[in-house]
Amino acid sequence: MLDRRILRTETDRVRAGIARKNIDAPIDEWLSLDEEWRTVTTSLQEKEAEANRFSQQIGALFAQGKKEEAEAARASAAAMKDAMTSGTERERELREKLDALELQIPNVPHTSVPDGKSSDDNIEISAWGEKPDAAFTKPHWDIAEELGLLDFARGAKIAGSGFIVFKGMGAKLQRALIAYMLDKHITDHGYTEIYPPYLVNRASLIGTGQLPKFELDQYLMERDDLFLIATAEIPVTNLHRDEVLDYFEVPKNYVAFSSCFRREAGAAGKDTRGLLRVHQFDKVEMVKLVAPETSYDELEKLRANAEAVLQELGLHYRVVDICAGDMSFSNAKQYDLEVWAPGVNQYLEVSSISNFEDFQARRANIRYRPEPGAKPQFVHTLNASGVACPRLMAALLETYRQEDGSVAIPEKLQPYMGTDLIIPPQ
RNA sequence: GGAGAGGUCGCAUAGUGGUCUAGUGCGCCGCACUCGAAAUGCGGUGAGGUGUCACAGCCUCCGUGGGUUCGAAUCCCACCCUCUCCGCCA
Repeated sequence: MLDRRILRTETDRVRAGIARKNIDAPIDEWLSLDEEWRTVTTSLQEKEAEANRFSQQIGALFAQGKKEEAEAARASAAAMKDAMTSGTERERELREKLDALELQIPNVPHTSVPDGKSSDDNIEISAWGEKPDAAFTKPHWDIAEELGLLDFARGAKIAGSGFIVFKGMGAKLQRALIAYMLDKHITDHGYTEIYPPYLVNRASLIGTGQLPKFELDQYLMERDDLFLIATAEIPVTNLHRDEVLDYFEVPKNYVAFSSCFRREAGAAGKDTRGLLRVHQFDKVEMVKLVAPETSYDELEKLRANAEAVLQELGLHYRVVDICAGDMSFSNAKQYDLEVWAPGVNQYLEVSSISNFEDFQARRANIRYRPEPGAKPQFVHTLNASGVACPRLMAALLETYRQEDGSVAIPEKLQPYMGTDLIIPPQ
């Protein structure tokens, strides 16, 4: 949600920013309704004030035994209330419409965001490592089949296409990745671990921006009106919804493991093989709530923290500066980390690193006091995957497959795996 | 799921239809007293909106949403949350 005052006074800038994102937003409708709302509200408040004055007199007049005057005041107050009914209704109607419209207006991209229409226009700003020798690699689904790590057919049988069974060393590898990444961010990067609920209410989804526009992308538990989380960002950012944090509590740095559930309603038929696009996957997510003036520095820290994981695992990756047209609804700036998967011969997005500025904080009403006694103001929220497991696993299997079909385990994962090698079953 | 209790200004409490424009205590801030401090006294102490160049002013907020009334923290309805007991259960 954008600041109403900014919508009113910096309309051109907002319009231009949203145009860069290539999203339609009901700005004009909002502006005209807002103008009417302010007119109606102002006159209504004046009438309300007058009616209040009458009402206050009534009690005193009765107490003094001035019955006739009291009755007269009662009639005047009643008449005043009567005269307000249409205004009251209109005010409520306008407020509802404005609230609904505001939730449909996307965030404005930061000035540093490059122009562009689609992922083709994203800009690679750096790369780490090099593409490995691919002599012995294969697509990860073949490797996984050979080594007995994944069972796609049975995942489809028990849940449906896009659900995967991890077994044996495959399940252990996933668990190792999660534990390694959590420990990395907790111990080396100083984040506080959170294990959140997987089901959240509507208010939480509005807070982070999934609702109202993207309801169909979410799994809904209709009986209880709860949604399965698409990312830990949702429950973790909402931890402090409707709170005012003290100056010494900011910044908040959280890291959370969770499974993530996505209907992928708009992506049917895309990347259907293997681990590239599934309905349920595991991810370690970092979330920051910070002072506004620090948020772009924090964004770079977040990026460095996410990159550290890929570096320690020795995986080649590139950093992409996402162009305005390819950004999400809620963010103001976004980098992606794309890891190289030699078996499928493509870069896979394993982390999305975003600064939402105060867009989510406004929706979720997350504020802080910059100093003792100061007025509360909205925090800036950021998050980054640190990182997503299935695609990371795919890159790992494809990068480290040996000539004999085994897969070498990077040193940092060995303590978690209890071995340095996954070998084919006999 | 059933029964009961409860949700009031940072905390604790009072308030059961009309100076409640929410009282009191604690905490916090300022001032006075003091060499300084404590104690004491006095004053202040939330959020959102509208409005204004800026003030002022005005409106709203006592879990949430409706309703009754000229007037609601207070009465009515629905819902949410917390606690206790019972039931069920990993």
